[in-house]
Amino acid sequence: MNAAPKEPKFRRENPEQRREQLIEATLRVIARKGVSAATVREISAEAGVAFSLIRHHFRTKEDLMYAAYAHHMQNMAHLSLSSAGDISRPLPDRLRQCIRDTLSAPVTNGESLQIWAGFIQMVPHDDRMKQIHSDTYLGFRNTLEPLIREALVSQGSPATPAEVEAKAIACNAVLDGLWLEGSMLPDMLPPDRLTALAEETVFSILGLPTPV
Amino acid sequence: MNAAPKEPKFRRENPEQRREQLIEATLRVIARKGVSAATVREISAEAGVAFSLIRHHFRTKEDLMYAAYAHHMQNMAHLSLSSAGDISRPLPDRLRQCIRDTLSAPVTNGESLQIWAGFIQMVPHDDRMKQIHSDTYLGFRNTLEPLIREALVSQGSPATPAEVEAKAIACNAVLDGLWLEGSMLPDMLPPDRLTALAEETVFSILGLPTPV
DNA sequence: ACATTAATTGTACGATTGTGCAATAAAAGT
DNA sequence: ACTTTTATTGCACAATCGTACAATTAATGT
Repeated sequence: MNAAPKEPKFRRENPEQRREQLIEATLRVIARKGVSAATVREISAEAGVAFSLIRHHFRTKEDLMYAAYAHHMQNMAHLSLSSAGDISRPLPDRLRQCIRDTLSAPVTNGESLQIWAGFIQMVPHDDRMKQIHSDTYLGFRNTLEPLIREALVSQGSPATPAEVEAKAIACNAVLDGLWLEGSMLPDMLPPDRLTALAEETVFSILGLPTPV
Repeated sequence: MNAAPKEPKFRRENPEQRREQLIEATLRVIARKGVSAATVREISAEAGVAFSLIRHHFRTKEDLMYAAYAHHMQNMAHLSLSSAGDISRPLPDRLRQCIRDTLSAPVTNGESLQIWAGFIQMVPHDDRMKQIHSDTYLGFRNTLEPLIREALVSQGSPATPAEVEAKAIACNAVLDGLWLEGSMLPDMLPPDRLTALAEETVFSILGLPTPV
């Protein structure tokens, strides 16, 4: 009778792309409703696929969580420090740019904090989580340290490894703390106040002259 | 025959005490195994009672979580700032004592962080949680601010409300950040390094002379 | 056109969850 | 000694969880 071109009931996706879709759906669900709501059914609904598909692309749900955690952390680190290595700009500019990138959306953001907190509470109870955490944390600090070293050297300050490490930890802590408060209380601490506060404190720690 | 004094099968507890026992059992379970393991059965086992008892003392499991969250936060705030109001001691001493109390166990501590992270991720999705959070946060800062104001005044620095608030936020952020790092990476950042770092940074923010 | 491959769906299953409710028993009043 | 109160237990229940597996079906090669 009719040669209806009957539309396909689903689309076969490239496995890598599908994996990423599922990972991003996971992060959206966690951001919106918390970890406890991130069930395979909720996640697959968010991704628009059958829930049994998850276990075709991930051996277990835990594996999906690992992948989502690593994805989120790498994304945050990249968003924060992408301009750290741009040697065409003067040091204070780069520093300020990193501070601004870190302390404004989407890094400093209630949803990012939710995702982070949800994963962090799993870290101590799971070795794989522990490894992902320490990898991303060290990666972050290893990107930050050259900046710190350059700042100390430019001031003629002592730049022994110990000194650099101490300053890096302090700066990192200030950024972490402001990130925390800015994410939790966006109304009380708008991005430009956060950034100004961070610049002042970080520059003071490093002994750099605070710009007008 | 024998008038055996047959020991009682359970003990009736004062409701208030029982509530507190259940709250503390909840916090122990969360610290040890994470929020997802904090089921009514696990908690009641930790407290040594039948799991159905929980719903006699708390209308829902959520209510127990609210109580546990408030309990934990009030405890942390008290441990951190108990010596803030001791006017018999000079200001720098009080400040240092608060810093030390905040950045050493049991406040700066992997287990406390776990509990905190577990609850924090519930805050945006629950109004009661939101209220508990903002109450404890403001309480913390209201205890800290007089200390900041006193420090500024003692230096002859401007102590306008805006100035005090800005410095309080900055100090608070430094403490939060170091608390975070010290709790997550206790081996990389032992308490005395944390404390030294915090003293240096906080005193620098407040313009106080750093003691030997 | 047909066979092959594997991405996707649909359904079922056992385990675990928070909750509801009747039975029990410890403590206090009389 | 008996009654009353209520803290406590024990059990059942529906809902939801992650997982397992066979049946489909879109895409690819021939």
